[in-house]
Amino acid sequence: MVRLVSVCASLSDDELALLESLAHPTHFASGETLFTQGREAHSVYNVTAGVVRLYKLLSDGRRQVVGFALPGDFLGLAMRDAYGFSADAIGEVAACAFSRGAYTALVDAKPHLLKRLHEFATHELTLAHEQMMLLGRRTAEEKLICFLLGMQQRWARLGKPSVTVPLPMTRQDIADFLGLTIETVSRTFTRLAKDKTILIVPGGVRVMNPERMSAVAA
Amino acid sequence: MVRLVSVCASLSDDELALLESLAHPTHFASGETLFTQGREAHSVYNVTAGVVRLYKLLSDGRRQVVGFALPGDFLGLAMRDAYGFSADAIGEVAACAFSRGAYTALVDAKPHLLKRLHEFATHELTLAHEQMMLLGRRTAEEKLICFLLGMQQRWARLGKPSVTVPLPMTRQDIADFLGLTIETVSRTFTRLAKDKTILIVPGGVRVMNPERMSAVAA
DNA sequence: CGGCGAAATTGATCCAGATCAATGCGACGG
DNA sequence: CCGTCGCATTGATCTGGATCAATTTCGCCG
Repeated sequence: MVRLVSVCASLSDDELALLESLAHPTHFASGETLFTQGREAHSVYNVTAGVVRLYKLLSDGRRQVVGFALPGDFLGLAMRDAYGFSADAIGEVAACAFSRGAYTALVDAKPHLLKRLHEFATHELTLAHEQMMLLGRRTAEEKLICFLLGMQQRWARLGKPSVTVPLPMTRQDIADFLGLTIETVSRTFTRLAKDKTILIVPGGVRVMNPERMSAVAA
Repeated sequence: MVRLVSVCASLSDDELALLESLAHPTHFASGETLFTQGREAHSVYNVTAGVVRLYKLLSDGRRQVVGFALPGDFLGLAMRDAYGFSADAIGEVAACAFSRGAYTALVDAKPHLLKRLHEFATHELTLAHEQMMLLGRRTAEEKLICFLLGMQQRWARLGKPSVTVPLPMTRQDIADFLGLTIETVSRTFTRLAKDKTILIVPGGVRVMNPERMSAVAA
């Protein structure tokens, strides 16, 4: 089984064995829904391969993508009665599912694990605060640049450092993550490409001028 | 000492006693800084009275208020080396401070407390997701209405239910929380008051048409 | 009470990004 | 090879909220 990188790095062997015994390996096809906002929260997921889109909807259809989960990320941690957002697969996704019961029992039995989970949640909260700054106070160009650098860093931390940032999500997904329209995302990418700040390649973007990008993101 | 409402509701008497023995009661004058973004994180705080403004700054001075802490709220939980945002008192504030060392020792010793803290962090994360939806996809009027209803609910949960929502923060604080300018906040309040949706009173706003407001927030 | 500084309101104008409207362009099935 | 369907790009125009610019109101202190 794929190692649960995000939570399990610091666990003992027996704890790891216990965790793996409770995990149900699951697979989702491209576009398939892992869970839906408002539905009863039956499971927690740990993504092992692929990318997941996390989003909230307003009754009139407006959508806010609250994040993209990469391998190692945990989903559905809130664990109230109902999921607070929806999640679906962007491309093929593999994940380990833990039933709510198994999850709560595990957390009660293993303070060590709870501590790691808490650190993970706390890190998510820090990222959420940065996203608030981005959504509330940054321009379209800054939003795109911060997004690209952020994704690049995340892939790098997962052991895939590269100047080419994979973007498996659609322009609409990016727009809904950054609080923009698809047209503004497209135009801003085109402008950055004309600048030679980035190079648009199939399935992603190549970072050409990281200095300028970092300066804008600062 | 004022009871630490948010975290301690479910603790045993001895745990509560231990907690109180480690808490340093502190007082802050209006406008005083509790801690600053980027500085070494020496303490965690539990607000016991007053309101605290939590915010991040960009190098060019743009500001995003990431939250307002009310009595019972915990600050500085992220507890990496450095604080992720700044916090200062809006009016007089009383808080219990826990040194970083005392905090980590306490958390390691009392899984029970850690679980409560984790629930608190998880709830904060849910609120952060809602704020992302608000910042990215809602109009100025919707932002103001959601803000007012949110503050009303928070005061209600603290045992102060009222149709008059206290707003001790400035218009600039509200603008920086909602990703708007001070002028837009002011104009939108005026328009809502003309509608008879709200009544602007000294130090706050009285909710006059909760039905319409809830409908907009939905 | 009167004067001063900070906050808030109000008005006029501007503009970044939204909206409306065509194309462009792969990928995929027949 | 060609049609078609779902993105993505590009262009023209519009507009909600920003910006610029005065007042006005409100503590608060002497």
